[in-house]
Amino acid sequence: MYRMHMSTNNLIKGSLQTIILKLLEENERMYGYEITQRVKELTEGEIKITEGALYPALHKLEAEGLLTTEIQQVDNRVRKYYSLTKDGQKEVSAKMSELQSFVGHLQRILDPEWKPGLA
Amino acid sequence: MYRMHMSTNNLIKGSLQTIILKLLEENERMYGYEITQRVKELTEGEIKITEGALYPALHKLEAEGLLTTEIQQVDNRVRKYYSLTKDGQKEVSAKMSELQSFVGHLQRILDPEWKPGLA
DNA sequence: TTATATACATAAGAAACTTGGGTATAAATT
DNA sequence: AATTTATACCCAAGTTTCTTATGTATATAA
Repeated sequence: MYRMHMSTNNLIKGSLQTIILKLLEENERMYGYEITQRVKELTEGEIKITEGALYPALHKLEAEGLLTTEIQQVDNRVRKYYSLTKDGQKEVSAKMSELQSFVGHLQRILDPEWKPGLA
Repeated sequence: MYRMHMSTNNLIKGSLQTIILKLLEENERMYGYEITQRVKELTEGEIKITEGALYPALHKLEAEGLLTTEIQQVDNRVRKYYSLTKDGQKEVSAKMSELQSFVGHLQRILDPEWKPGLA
């Protein structure tokens, strides 16, 4: 690829791990590039996961035992599929409720009128 | 104070500046310690802004020209009051919509069922 | 044949935290 | 009387998590 030079996308900081884990909970197995594309399509191009952020994050989650990998050849190209371990499955719920509760608090700070939506 | 040894509180990452600016939009002027207490009470003790995060953030916002300060003596103790500059007032809206839109995208990634709430 | 898309990876630097100090006054506990 | 807690500011070292910039390789589109 070309180097994206994105400027629209900045703040993720801490939520990337949760995003990865959640997508893998819904999808059984995914490879790195697929994750970037999924996020892009879910946000209509607004959030772009850079490779420099994604791959280290995947490696870290694997090192922590939350993900396992299996490598597969597809059209002479190597794909590295990731899926949740048992520990990983537990972590998804933990990370999700942590993040959702944080977002809730954030709304209460930033918008005094805010009431929890359809979540 | 004692050193908090909190473990409940971790992820803020990038939203602190927005929190500061928004609180100052609502309050005309506040001092640092007051901001930590306000956040604590708005979140029922769940989010604690550490001093090590807050003061550098305030100094940075001041250096960027978004905040001005005035020092005041209260009961022999020094307080440093912060308020928004004109640039700061513009930045609040920008930072707020950036964060709200980010949270929206995050919800769409993490919860496919999610619909925008009462925001 | 050159650029774009797919697919992986690493490394340097920046940004934004945490953790642990330090200083000082006032009020509350023991 | 002495210690702790609360109020109020500050800084520095270290860590985590990004961005930005590379590098490698194959397949497809212009």
